[in-house]
Amino acid sequence: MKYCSIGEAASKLNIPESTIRYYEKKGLLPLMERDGAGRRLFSEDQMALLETVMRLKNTLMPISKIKQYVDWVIEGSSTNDRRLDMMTKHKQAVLAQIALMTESLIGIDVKIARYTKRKHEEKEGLE
Amino acid sequence: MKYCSIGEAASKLNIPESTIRYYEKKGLLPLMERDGAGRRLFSEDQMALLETVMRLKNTLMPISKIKQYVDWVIEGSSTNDRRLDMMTKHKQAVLAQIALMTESLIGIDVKIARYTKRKHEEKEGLE
DNA sequence: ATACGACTTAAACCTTGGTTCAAGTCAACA
DNA sequence: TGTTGACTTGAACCAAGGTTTAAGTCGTAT
Repeated sequence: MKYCSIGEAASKLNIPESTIRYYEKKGLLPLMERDGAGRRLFSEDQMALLETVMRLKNTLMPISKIKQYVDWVIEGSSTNDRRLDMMTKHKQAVLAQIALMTESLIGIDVKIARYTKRKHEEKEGLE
Repeated sequence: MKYCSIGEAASKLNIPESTIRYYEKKGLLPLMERDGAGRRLFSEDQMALLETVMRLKNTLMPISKIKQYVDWVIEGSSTNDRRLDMMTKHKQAVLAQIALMTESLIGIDVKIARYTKRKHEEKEGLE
């Protein structure tokens, strides 16, 4: 088992160290190990958890909900069904968000087309 | 030309009236017309602008940037190229965001599969 | 020995994106 | 006439998600 420092963890996942400390304070990274000088040691399991946290964050899950998930992970296998339920619902929410963005992009594309046309035709128009 | 009230605008776009007032205060809805009693009147052009604002918001553009866009719309056709540039870059950013979410979803799907398996097999395991 | 870089903490600070509140105006209806 | 309902305002309030700061501790390279 290899351990890494907060600096290594931060640059691997391309996030500020301050964010990792903030996440730990918020309870998203429980049971962190430390070396003799009090520095955080990230085991491979902790790195995997941090990656999971980042995946949830990247899909716009709020911190409070990520914390609920992590709490269930710590609580153990009795929470398996609740985690399954949360992840399933979250997936649906993410798909809905992607659908919303995709549809909104269509309207944006219309503008891009219009602006492009005007650019080449030297036309005018509102918006 | 039909006009609609803030209440009608809000329920058409399914957002709170308070949000529309907030957007106006932030400069996202300039040149708003009013009736004799000071109530906002949304023309079809204003509704179209509000819809554009909502599309940008739905694709996670910050208020400050939406305001820049609206300012350019008001400034007129001399800003056509800047608007084209902004929308083109925004589209790329949105596609990147969708890609990030889609990729993160893969990791989430792995968990869903694992939790589903455990549910039926009564297995144990961390995370 | 000392100075540097990487780390630690708690607390203060910040921006974003609204929501809520209190007090008031107005039109229409009973 | 008075009382709803839909609107107005500015200011206060709020939560989320970090970031920054100040002061300190190590281990190592010079």
